Amino acid sequence: MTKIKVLIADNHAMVREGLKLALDNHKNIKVIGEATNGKEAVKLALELKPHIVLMDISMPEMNGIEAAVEIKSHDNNIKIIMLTMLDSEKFIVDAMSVGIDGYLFKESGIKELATAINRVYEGGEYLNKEVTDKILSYIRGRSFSSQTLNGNNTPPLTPREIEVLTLVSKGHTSKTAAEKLFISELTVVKHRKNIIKKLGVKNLAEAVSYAASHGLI
Amino acid sequence: MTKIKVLIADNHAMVREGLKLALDNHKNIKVIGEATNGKEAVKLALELKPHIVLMDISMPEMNGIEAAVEIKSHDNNIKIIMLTMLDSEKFIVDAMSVGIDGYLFKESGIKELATAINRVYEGGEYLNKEVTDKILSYIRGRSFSSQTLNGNNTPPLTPREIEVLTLVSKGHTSKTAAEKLFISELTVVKHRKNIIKKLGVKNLAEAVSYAASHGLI
DNA sequence: ATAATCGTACCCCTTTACGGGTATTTTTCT
DNA sequence: AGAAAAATACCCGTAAAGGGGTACGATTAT
Repeated sequence: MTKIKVLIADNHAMVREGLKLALDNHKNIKVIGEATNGKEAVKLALELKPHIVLMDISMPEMNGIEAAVEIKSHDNNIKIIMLTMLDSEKFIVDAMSVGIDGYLFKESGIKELATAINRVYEGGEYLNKEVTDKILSYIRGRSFSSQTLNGNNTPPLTPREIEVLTLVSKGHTSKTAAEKLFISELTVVKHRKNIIKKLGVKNLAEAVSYAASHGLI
Repeated sequence: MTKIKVLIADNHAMVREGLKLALDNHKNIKVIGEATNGKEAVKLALELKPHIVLMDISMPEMNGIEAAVEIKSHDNNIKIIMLTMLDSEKFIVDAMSVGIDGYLFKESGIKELATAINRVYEGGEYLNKEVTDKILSYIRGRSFSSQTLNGNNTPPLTPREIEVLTLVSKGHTSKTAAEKLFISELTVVKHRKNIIKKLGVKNLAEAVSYAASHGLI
């Protein structure tokens, strides 16, 4: 029996070690190498010729997508399964467009990962439900996505706070937002402070970023 | 011999399973429970009375720091080791101020985690300056932000500008962004002005919004 | 080779944001 | 009816953002 040779590329040693331990428990899977960044992943993939590369998207030096493109361009037989956090919607689309074979969230369990490895090894693709949902919601214009897995992921902003944040994201200052809402500038300032506190961010720019990536605005 | 009872709180099943496998390999450590969010972590911690809680910072429902505060307020004998990604610098200070017993980046290996668990169990702290320093220099060394394979619609921003905008979207001020990039604060200010001008927006909050909806960051 | 762009750095000045508060009214949910 | 949450409005202070300039070395493109 030929074991499926797997290369792990992730800059988190803890993740690498945990995955290796877990995967080596499967009799038909063998982890043959570990890379800590994209460049190393490319180098090792071409050297070791794994069947499958488990690739984290965000890595130093060269990100997972770039590394995947590089690997595929040299040896298209090497399959690549992308691993990532839940909130990287933008990357999923990028990844899909460069011919990734599988896409999994780290929120998924190891059992699912093993399934994915086997399916991809046999020539298939593996996109789980959450990934599909993400892609769809992204394409549809990021209205209200990301509420797929564990229910409530976003801190509770009140309707008024969301209204204020939306205005801010459109370039309004507290003063102009206040005029638009027919309330005092000081009230808008108050809302703004509450938003920053609730979201645990440093300023409104970060709040806008957070809100945008969570479909709040 | 009493085993050290450990509760794992992390919303990524993969991480939980990997850690459990790895830690149960250590004869004096036993994982007695797993929580998938902050609220569950509090509940299980008070029920199961673990010696140590391994707590991820970013979790749905209630984040790791809030959960830690809650647990400590009910039972101060329960030790808490915070686990987090490299890019959550902003939480470190918060975590430190609420009496966390240990702080580890997921980039650290499981060996170091075991060391931390043992040290904390024996009543010590694990906040090593060495790691923190190494981490900080690591963080400062990797400001790349991945804007390489962009075949899509014209982002009129230069790579450096995108880098600045990305930092801004993560809550950096001009000063802290400048420190991170090893350039003058005035230069960052200049970049930010150019960004606003180029994108035709009123302020950085709107710029972040624009960038987020156009996949620039 | 020469023009254009980029990244760097600084000057002036005004406006806005931010981080603590406190407090009252209105709405919403038991 | 009473509690809780939300929305309203204000105080203090410091920090940062933003708008307008200029300038110069290093790349990059033509």
